[in-house]
Amino acid sequence: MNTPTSPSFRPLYDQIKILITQSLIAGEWRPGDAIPSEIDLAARFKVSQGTVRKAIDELAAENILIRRQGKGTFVASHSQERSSTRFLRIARDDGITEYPSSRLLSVTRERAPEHTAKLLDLRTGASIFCIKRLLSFEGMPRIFDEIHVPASTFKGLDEAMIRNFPGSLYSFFETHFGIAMIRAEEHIKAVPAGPAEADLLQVAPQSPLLRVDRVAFTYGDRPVEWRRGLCHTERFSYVTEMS
Amino acid sequence: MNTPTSPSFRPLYDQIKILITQSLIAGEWRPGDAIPSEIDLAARFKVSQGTVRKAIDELAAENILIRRQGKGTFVASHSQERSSTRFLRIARDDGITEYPSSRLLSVTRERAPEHTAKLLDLRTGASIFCIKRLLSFEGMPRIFDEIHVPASTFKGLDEAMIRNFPGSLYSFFETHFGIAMIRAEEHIKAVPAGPAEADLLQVAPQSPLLRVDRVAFTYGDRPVEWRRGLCHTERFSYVTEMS
DNA sequence: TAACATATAACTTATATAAGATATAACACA
DNA sequence: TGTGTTATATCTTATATAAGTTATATGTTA
Repeated sequence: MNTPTSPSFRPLYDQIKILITQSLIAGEWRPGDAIPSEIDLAARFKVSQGTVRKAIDELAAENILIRRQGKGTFVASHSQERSSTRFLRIARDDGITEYPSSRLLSVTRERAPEHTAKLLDLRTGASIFCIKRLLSFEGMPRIFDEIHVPASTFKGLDEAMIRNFPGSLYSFFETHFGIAMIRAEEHIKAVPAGPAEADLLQVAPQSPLLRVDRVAFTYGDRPVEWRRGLCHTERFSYVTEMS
Repeated sequence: MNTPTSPSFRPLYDQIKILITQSLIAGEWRPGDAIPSEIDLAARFKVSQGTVRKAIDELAAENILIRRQGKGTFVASHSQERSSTRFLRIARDDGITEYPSSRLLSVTRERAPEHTAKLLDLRTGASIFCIKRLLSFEGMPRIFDEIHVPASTFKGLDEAMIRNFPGSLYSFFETHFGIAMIRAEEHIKAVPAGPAEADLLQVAPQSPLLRVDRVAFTYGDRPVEWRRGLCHTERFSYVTEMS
């Protein structure tokens, strides 16, 4: 049991958080959906409304749920206007917000090398998809992305699907595979442009580029994407905030 | 008044947040201090304990206050072990946590150029201090910092004070001037090393460096520091997380 | 009657208070 | 050294009111 003095003690609201997360993992509520009202959830989990509220408050603070007074509580989605740029940290220096255009270069099926497999929690040699693309601002190529995802999680993914999809890649993952990205870790370095990148980003070889390595996670902190972005930061910056 | 229907309505807990922040600005409680208990604050502000708690919860979420069950609620401080590295995002790639050693290069008094003045909310030409230093990991120089602060806020600052201080720079600002950094915004680019930086960081000229521009804020979102860091990211990365 | 505006009701989350039980930490004292 | 006391934050429940949203009913008007 979970008595207050037991070593594995978790407060009730934390257990409710886990139960809600499990429903998200199971796909009971999908991104964009409204979840049941606080009162309904309180009845379902047999706790008070205040305890459900605290659980939802924390999930909302983590940007997993979104509360809307009068309307309900919704599963956060990259398809929504407001959060479609949530994970894009490259911005124009002049402050103007511009959504980049994407040019898909290739989609291939590969075997995960050790490094990639480790990051994605797969066996070495597991099947993965590799997506290459070029993001441009004002028609100027600025970011070259190589994106790796487990084939087992994204069964049936192919180039045409991506090409025909109107929104962002994370929006695509949500609508076609029900996989929502909720968190990401990035490691950034300054590196010299290699010949291929220099060509794609239209810079001189050896020019300084920002190399942004990302691992992205879905519900339950499961890693489902590993990407490397090479950014030409002339008139653009990687913007971040800390507290 | 603050009736619920007035256009300037703010919830009670938000007003309490402001009152607490004002006490922090006034220096009534300094970094590291315990603030009064929830019950005392409730009596002082004539609201319920729950309302005080909600205000403190939010300030704790912003890392301005730190709650410790059984002990009390404390003003966050960069002098504490746990948060001394809170704003240092450069980490070793091998995962080992190492606190860099600092070599102070110079402390000068200057007049703020337009760009700096704007960021620090000063008049152009206002007096500022400029601190230059070199941070090393394992004896290898990795970060060259140029740090600018308003002279009016840091009256009497000089090189010897910094040199004799044992802790981090932000800890120094707190203990000598009562200024606590609570938030920072950073803009990052990849740039080629100039001759001076190349020499200091022991890299070839034109080598790619990470350029990290930061504006740091104290209570009430007042900007009090503008710095530019140039980082040699061989075997080191700038690490960040998003959600 | 049909179209439109308004009022009402029913639902949601948000705010605020109160009260009691529990966990943690510090201290006094035997 | 240990044991109880006290003070703190934490957790849980309960209740009430406010405020935002939507659908429905009720008019009013053309």
